[in-house]
Amino acid sequence: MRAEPVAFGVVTSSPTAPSPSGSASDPADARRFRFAPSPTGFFHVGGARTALFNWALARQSAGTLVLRIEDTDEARNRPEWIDGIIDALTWIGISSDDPHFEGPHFQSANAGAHLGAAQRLYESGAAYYCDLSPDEVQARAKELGITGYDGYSRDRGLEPAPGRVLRFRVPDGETVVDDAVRGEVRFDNSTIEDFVLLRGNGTPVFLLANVVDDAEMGITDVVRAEEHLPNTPKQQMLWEALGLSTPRWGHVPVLVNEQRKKLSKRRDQVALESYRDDGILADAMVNYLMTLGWTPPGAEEAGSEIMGWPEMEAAFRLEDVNTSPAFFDVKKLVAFNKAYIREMPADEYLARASAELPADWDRERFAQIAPHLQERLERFSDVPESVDFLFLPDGVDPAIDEASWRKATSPEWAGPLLGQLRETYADLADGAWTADDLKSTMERVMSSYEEKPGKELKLGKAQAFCRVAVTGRSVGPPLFESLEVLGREATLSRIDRALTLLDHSERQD
RNA sequence: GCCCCCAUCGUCUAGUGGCCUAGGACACCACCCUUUCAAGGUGGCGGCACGGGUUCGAAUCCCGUUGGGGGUGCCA
Repeated sequence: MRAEPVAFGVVTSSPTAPSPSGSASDPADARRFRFAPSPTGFFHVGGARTALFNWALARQSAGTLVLRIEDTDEARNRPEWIDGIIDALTWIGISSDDPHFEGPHFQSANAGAHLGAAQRLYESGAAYYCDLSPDEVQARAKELGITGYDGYSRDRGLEPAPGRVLRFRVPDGETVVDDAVRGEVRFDNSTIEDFVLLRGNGTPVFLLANVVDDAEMGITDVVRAEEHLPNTPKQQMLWEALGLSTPRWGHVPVLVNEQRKKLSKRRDQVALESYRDDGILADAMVNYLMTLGWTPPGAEEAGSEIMGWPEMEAAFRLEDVNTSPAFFDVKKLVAFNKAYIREMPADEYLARASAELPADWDRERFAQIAPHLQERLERFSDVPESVDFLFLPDGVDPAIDEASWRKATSPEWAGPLLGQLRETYADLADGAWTADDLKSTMERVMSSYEEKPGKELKLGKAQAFCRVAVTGRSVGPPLFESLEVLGREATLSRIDRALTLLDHSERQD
């Protein structure tokens, strides 16, 4: 049946369904999955989820995930894109070095087999040639009041010739697709036109190439996105016409945007690489992607969906995948990412965070403040802006956020308190410029103020103006730790600037 | 148009006829804690699209309607 025996991978089984008996370690149970992206300039997050599902299933059965590049459309694909696909897969933990991984294989390299299969189909009468051009097909359809191709050349006995397409003779009856995710899906064959197998220039189309490759590679399970479901009866008929038993199908729901439309390159952030560049952790992305359409068992009892890959890999079942489209929610992704950042070992976190810094920023200085950033960080790309006030050139003051300034300076005591704090800080011994001392000094100073008559002033309010004066903002890392890192000189000069500014604005009022 | 799929809080989901007064997570709100923010704690808001069946009993099964999505290429 196959042009060449299967000679790659750890599996020696035929493309027919494996025996249902045997233990998990029995090679007969090892199943072969495939991931077949079309080469584009980026790696789609939806594709990443599909790949992950396949990966979990392949490893569960001690089987294989085959990467196949669908590059038959020569007009649009570039060799360098392949590296991007491999990199992206590696990033989400699907490493090409893993024994369960195989590939990449190139569909274009198998053109001979595609043609051979087409020839067999033609010889057996399962396919026939047709000389109608696309325009002619359309004109006929219009004339007949139907859509698509009407089978015009079915019995004309045309020989192969340039410009003629090979079409599949769709048999009467019904095609039932047995899908692991959604059960039986029935298609009336009369609604399926005699589709093209070979183009007028003799090249095979995706439908044929896909089936031939899957068969040759011994693929036992085809798990892909729902958009392929309408193709499936056609492919199933092809498997059958070729005398092969069909693989186990599984169509997982598509990922959609807030408009409930399939994620599109134009409108949505769909490139996996872009999330990586934004400082989303691979583990967080993997975890989040897996929860789209599937809930790890035990998540409810644990009160958390945060779960490591090994656990998810072991628990994943296609039968449990939801059937409706899932919205790719960046907010939830970021929440997962935050949780993962928080859990990182300190040294690993520091290395990753430091990588985000501009080249001329002092790494040692950053290391002092970094621990205070860890549990606040949403994504690593936010690192520089969170601590930029510590890395300004000498004499340059941070830009002051208007709203923060207004709020911090509104109490009458704000100016006087900061003025007194400035003098006290100036007198602090060199060895006392530490977060603890800076804090207790503040507490001493503020004790002679009241928030309102009769109402005690709390540290949270008292520190507000100082924070804005020194960092320019009302939010950020803990204040006294920041001051310690900043140093006395810069702290005092920034406070002086703020006091001057306040003086000016008050005189204008 | 035709074919196919889908329908539980804003979002992701649990739920496979009685355990459902529908559970969890993210988001949001409030309070507590607190050195701002974050984290943590407590609480709150919020959903079975609609209409018919079947059944003693329906979020769960069936039919229909409505709504959404996918496909309908000599793209993949």
